[in-house]
Amino acid sequence: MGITKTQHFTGEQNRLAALAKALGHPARIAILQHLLKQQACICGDLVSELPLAQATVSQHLKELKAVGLIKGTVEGTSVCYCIDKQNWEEARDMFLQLFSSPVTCQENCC
Amino acid sequence: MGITKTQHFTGEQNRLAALAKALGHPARIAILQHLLKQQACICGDLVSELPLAQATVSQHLKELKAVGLIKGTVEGTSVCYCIDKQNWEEARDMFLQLFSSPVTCQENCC
DNA sequence: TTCCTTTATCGTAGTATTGCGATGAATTAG
DNA sequence: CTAATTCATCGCAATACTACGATAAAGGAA
Repeated sequence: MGITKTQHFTGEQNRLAALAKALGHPARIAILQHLLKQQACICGDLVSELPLAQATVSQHLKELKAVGLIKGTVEGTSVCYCIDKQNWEEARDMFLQLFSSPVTCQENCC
Repeated sequence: MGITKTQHFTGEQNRLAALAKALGHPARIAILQHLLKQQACICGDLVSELPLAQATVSQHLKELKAVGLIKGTVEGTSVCYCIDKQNWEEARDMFLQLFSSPVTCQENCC
C-alpha cells in the first residue's frame, strides 16, 4: 500500500519515528548543524550554503518545521529560522532514552 | 527527481541521515525496543508482536540490517536477530554529538 | 506606483517506501 | 522420501519523498 499503519503503534513510537524521519536526510542534517553552529538565526543563507535549489531547501525547512525541530519568523523580506529549543530537547531526550538501554546481546549471541 | 544528492554532503551527514532514516518508522522503532528489552535474541516472535504481515516485518528487518543496527543468524529453521552492539553505539554517539550542541537561540530570537 | 528581493507554493517527473499475497529456499519432523 | 515450519524474496498497488522550474505573495527600494 504505502501508507504507514500509525494507529497500531504507541504515540511515543510514532513521535520518535517522525522525529527520526525528519532527520533522515543529509540536507536536513546539514540545515540543523548550520543552525546549531550559528549563534544567531539564519534565513536564506541556507540556500547558498546547500547544494540544492531554493524550492528544495524551502521544502526541507517546511518538514523540519512540521515536526517542530525549527521555527521561523518573518523579518521584513526574509525569514529567520532557528532551532526550537523545547522540541529539540524533547527530541534529544527521546533519542537518549532509546539509546540508554544496555545492549545485552553478546558476541556469541546469534 | 526523487534521488537524494548524497554526493554533495559529508560522509558523516550521510551516515547520520541513513541511521535516522532507518529509525524513521514506528515499526522499526518497535522492533528495536523489543530487541533491547529482551535479554536474549528474538526471531519470528517479532511478527506476532507487530501488527504487520510477515513479509512486511521481514522487509523492515532487512532495512535495519542494511544500516547495521541489527544482525541476524540462522538457527535451524528460524533466524535470530539482535542489536549489533558496535554499530548501535556508533549510532548513539552520532546522535549524542548532534544533540550535544548548545541551543543558543533565545525566546526573543526570531 | 513600479521594480526588485526573498520566500513559499504549485505542478511535474522520477524515484523510494510501505504493505501484502504469493512463491521460494532451507531446515526439521515424520 | 514427504510434509510442515520458518523466513526471504518477488511482484504488485498505493502512497510518499526528492528535486526543480515556474509562479505567486509580501515587503523594501526607487
